[in-house]
Amino acid sequence: MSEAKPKPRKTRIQQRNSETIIEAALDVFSKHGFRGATLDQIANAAGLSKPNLLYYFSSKEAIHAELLEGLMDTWLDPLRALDANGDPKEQLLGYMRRKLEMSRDLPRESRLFANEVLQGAPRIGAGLGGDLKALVDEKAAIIADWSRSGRIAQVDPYHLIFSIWALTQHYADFDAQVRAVLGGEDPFPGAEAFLDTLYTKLLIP
Amino acid sequence: MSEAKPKPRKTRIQQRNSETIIEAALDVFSKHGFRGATLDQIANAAGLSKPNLLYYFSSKEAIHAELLEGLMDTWLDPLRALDANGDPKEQLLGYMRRKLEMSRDLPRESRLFANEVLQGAPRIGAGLGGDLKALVDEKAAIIADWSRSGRIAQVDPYHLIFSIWALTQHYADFDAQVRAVLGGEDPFPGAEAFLDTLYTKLLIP
DNA sequence: GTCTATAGTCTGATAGAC
DNA sequence: GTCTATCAGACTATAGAC
Repeated sequence: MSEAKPKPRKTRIQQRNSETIIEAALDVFSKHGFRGATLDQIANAAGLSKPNLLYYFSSKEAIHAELLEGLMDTWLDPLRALDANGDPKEQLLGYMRRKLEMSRDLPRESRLFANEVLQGAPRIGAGLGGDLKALVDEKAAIIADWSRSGRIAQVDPYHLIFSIWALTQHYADFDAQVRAVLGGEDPFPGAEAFLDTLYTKLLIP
Repeated sequence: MSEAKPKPRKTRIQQRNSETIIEAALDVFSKHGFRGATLDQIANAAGLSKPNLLYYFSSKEAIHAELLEGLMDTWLDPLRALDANGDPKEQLLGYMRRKLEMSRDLPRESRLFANEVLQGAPRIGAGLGGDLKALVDEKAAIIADWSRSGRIAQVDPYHLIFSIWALTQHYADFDAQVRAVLGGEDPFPGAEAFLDTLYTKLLIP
């Protein structure tokens, strides 16, 4: 409505095209990695010309950076939701299940981060040592408390969190391998049952 | 010695240079992925000129292919060693420990495969559906037998194997993230203790 | 066998018409 | 805002001297 906003950053059409580009970039970057992806592929996927892409984003780097930044929050939400006041086993199993759902529903996002971290996190290295470490430290302290008070078994909280990341994201990141071995069968029902058992047994004091 | 071999494929110097190139290529491909790696980087790392590289291998693809093929065996050796006649829990924990050692001692190899699988295994897709699936099927049958006879708990053998892959390779493939969170502390002692506990509890009937 | 020079291609980014 | 045309640099691969 208002015409006098101090920073009218984006018109409706700009907003719409930016989103289309980000969506297309997610497709391409997650499939080929940063270096493997080309602006041509992204432009095609977005239904725009290459120069038009660069009218909305100043460079290939800029698209990738905005994509990663925008997803970081979504990606860490399940861990943020871990509640110190909830039931320990329920909280941890719930966290694992939400992460597994994300692997099933957002595999491109998982592979985008995997590509980035696998190559040494050249573009989000700072974010890992900063926000991510702070969040993990906070939640690890909660888990350590649960262990100390005997509400769950003695476990190293950091490796427990790593294990949840590794086990759930594996089904998105190594999808090609998992499906090759299972011969096309849907891995997720079996995965959830397995992980439920695994963590239930681990956490019993 | 003999001059009359039917296929004297490689002289000593050819052998030596080929190995130097493969070693350099492992370094570069594992760090940047196939597309991200350049022949210049590999040539530099090998201490050879770019055309000289292509005297030994017909193309960038050829270097990558030989590298992957040569490593596939090493990579699957620990699973091959799983012995149907051994003690079930000992066999499975031993397999996990060997895989964790490989993550620690051969992280470049782990990341090379991770890069390949993450992008849909475009160059070894056949190997996954063939040899790998056959090997996993064979070992999964052994594990299923152990479960049936009550020597270990009821577990889905495929997801058990996936979990060992995911948990052990995570420490090599996501090294940047693990170290960022742990603040430089060596992850492996803690990882081994955690994984020992995890699988011990899981496998108790 | 190894090198310098370079051909030929791909790709990120820009110029400029509409 | 969007397009066609195109530049400049990087890259794989080859030619050809030594």
